Amino acid sequence: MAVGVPESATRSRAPRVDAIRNREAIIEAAAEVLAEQGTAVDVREIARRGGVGMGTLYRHFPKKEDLIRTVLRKEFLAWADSARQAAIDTEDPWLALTDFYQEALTGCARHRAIMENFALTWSVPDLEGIQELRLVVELLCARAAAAGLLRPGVATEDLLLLLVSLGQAAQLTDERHPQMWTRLLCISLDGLRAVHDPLVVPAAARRS
Amino acid sequence: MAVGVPESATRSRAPRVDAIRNREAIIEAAAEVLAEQGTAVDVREIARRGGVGMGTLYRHFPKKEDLIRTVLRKEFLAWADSARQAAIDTEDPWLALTDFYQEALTGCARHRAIMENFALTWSVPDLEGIQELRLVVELLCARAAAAGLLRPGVATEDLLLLLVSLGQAAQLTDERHPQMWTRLLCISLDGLRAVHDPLVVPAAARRS
Amino acid sequence: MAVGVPESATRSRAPRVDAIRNREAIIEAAAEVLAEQGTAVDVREIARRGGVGMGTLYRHFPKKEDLIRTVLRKEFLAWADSARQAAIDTEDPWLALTDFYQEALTGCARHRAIMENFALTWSVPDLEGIQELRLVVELLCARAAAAGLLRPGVATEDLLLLLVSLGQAAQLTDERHPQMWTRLLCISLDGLRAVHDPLVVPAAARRS
Amino acid sequence: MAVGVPESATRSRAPRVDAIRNREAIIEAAAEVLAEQGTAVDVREIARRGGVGMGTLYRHFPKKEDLIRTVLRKEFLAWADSARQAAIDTEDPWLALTDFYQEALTGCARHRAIMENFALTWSVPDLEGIQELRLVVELLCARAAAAGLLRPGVATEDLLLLLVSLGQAAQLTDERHPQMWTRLLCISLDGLRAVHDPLVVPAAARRS
DNA sequence: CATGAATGAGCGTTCATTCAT
DNA sequence: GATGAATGAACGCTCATTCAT
Repeated sequence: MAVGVPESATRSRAPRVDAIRNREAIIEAAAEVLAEQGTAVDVREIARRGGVGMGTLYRHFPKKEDLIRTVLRKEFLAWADSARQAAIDTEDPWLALTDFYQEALTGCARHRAIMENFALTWSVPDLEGIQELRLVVELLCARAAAAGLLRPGVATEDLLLLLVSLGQAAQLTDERHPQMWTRLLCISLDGLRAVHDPLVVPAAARRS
Repeated sequence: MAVGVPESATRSRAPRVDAIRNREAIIEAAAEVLAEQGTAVDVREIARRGGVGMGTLYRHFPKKEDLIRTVLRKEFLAWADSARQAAIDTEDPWLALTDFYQEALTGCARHRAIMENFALTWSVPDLEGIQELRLVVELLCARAAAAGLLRPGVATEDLLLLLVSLGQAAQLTDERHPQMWTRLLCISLDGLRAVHDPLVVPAAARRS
Repeated sequence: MAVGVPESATRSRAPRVDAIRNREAIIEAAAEVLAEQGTAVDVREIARRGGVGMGTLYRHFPKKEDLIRTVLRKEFLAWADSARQAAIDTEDPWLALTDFYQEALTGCARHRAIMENFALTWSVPDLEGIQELRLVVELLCARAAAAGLLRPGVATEDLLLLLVSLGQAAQLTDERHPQMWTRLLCISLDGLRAVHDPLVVPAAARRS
Repeated sequence: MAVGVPESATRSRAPRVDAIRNREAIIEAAAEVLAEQGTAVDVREIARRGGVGMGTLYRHFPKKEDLIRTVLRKEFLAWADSARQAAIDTEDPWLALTDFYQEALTGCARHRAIMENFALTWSVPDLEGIQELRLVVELLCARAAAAGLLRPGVATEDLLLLLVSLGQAAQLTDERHPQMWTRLLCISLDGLRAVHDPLVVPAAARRS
């Protein structure tokens, strides 16, 4: 296209540099605001914090929803990655599980939109990131079960729902009483241990 | 329209009859829609279902928030009352506790605004109703502890937060997989039993 | 509903008075602005000219489209009514036809949105008003044909399309050269007279 | 990329080659989309189809309006040229006139922006192309008049306005009922024939 | 005192135009 | 020069709240 510049193999040109900067500024700003206020934020607020105009934001993300999904996908993926790595690095299956919850909930605590989305879609994850996360939980579940540490009958689904559930607690308490959700986590994890009777169908729940 | 109160005898109070009826119609309508749609509901929808005009609604409740608080206060109170009665009627302290959760979560599952608000205010309950509910939980907690059934170190706060936390799970799963939250409840309750080590401060959480 | 006011048969209460005033102010303002600027107007401009807020406008007309249709329907109906009356009042079938065009085009000349809509929907009229208008043209057509004054082969469709076509001319010339479109009308009407050969299928058009 | 112009010999003009190519790509793309969508088209769409960036487009045409005018000027000129040639090639003055309309309207039918602009500016043609076209119509008018075929009193202005007017009809009907506008053309042309009384001033229009 | 119409700030989104690369 | 990313004023529309009747 260019007249004669021998720009060799650089197909996608240069100016992308600041476009990428902006794109990331937007994502970062969005991540912040979404963490603070959830998905109900005003798009203008994101643009403002990102230091860009509305047009720029909408160039990169044609719909508010696109931006949100992009941000959340990224965060879920990062979360899943670090969780997977941590799981691999931790030999003790039980410690791996508890560490996972500890870290995961610490993350949930500070991110409203993450929780909003996780809550809405955990059972039918439409974001790649959430699926990744699910795989990690599956891994942790399998390892703990194989080691005979996990209460029989407990499935990945249970662990995921527990995550969402405790995530709510983490979000509510982290700011003022950060130890509260840790106590709850402790209780739940103990309930997950193999010392208990196999987890049975709901009808028996009343008997505990 | 009027109920039959002799106009002359009550002079300045006569309209109250209607006012009260309206007030209650509003509250009832609000309870319905708040349960269905949460606090994001359009005020018009409430007025419509209550069969009153916007002006009437705003005369009774100058801010949307006021109405919501009034409704929730009432529902929390009713909840607390029935929970207290059930607690009293159940001799076995542990059964009382598990029944409480079972009932409470069933309620949470169907009431969006209750959960929204419970979540937001459980730690600094500004609603009389929540305080009442807290008292019930305190009672259940004390009875179970006195019977040596409750894990040492578990406090009312923990049980309340667990309620909010599982409430989230109940809300998310009740419609499609109603057994899911029951499983989680089962796990958590087992974690609360005295068979476990005393619940310790957060620092030790990592050890589980 | 009211407590005891014996408002007898007045079902719909009083306050409607100014609501109706507003509704009409909006319609009037919209008619003005639509005539001047066509359907591309900013809704805020209509609200401003009508002396009402956005909310009022949207209370009466939930979509911009609704307002436009209401205004146009009303104007087309008024147009059709006066045209029908004029047609009935004029004995000479040919004079009735020419008068109709004269009046109709005078109207078109000043109303951008009317023409926009007429142009878009004349062949599949979705507005009651346009259908009414069509009936009037049908009547005029039939009468002129019955009197042997109308060129054989000319149908209502032709007369309607001619109206849209000349409407465009009227709109373009009325302000600066108001006699221009009248000349065109004269030419077209003469082309419609029975003195000419029957109107034939398009293939012969080239022969004229 | 460069066509082969010796860089040294042309120094400051070399880039022109590309600039001109771009300019023409833009014009061609614009012609396409303007025909399809009219002047309401998004400038991005033009740049995209032309394979150039926005900056390039705006370097050549500082305002959207400038581009539109340039494109339309070109198309009107081409139209005028072919019309003039056809007029010259056709001996029979009346056939020349009818052929002109037939061709012209076929063109109008498919070109939204041409009509939009023609409509807006026919009376004060600010586009050279429209002036050219006017000359052709003048020629056709004069020849037909000289041959005694054209109704006395009909002027170039009338024929031009008729063109715009029927152009509207052509545009509206061409896609679904392509014979409709041809019928109208037939009627109008017959109205233009010398068999009728001289065309008189508007005041007499009512008499038809 | 009830009514429901009126208000207007604010939201998500688009697009002609400008400007850094 | 060419590129296409950036800008921001508008647009259609919503809804908590106020106010005339």
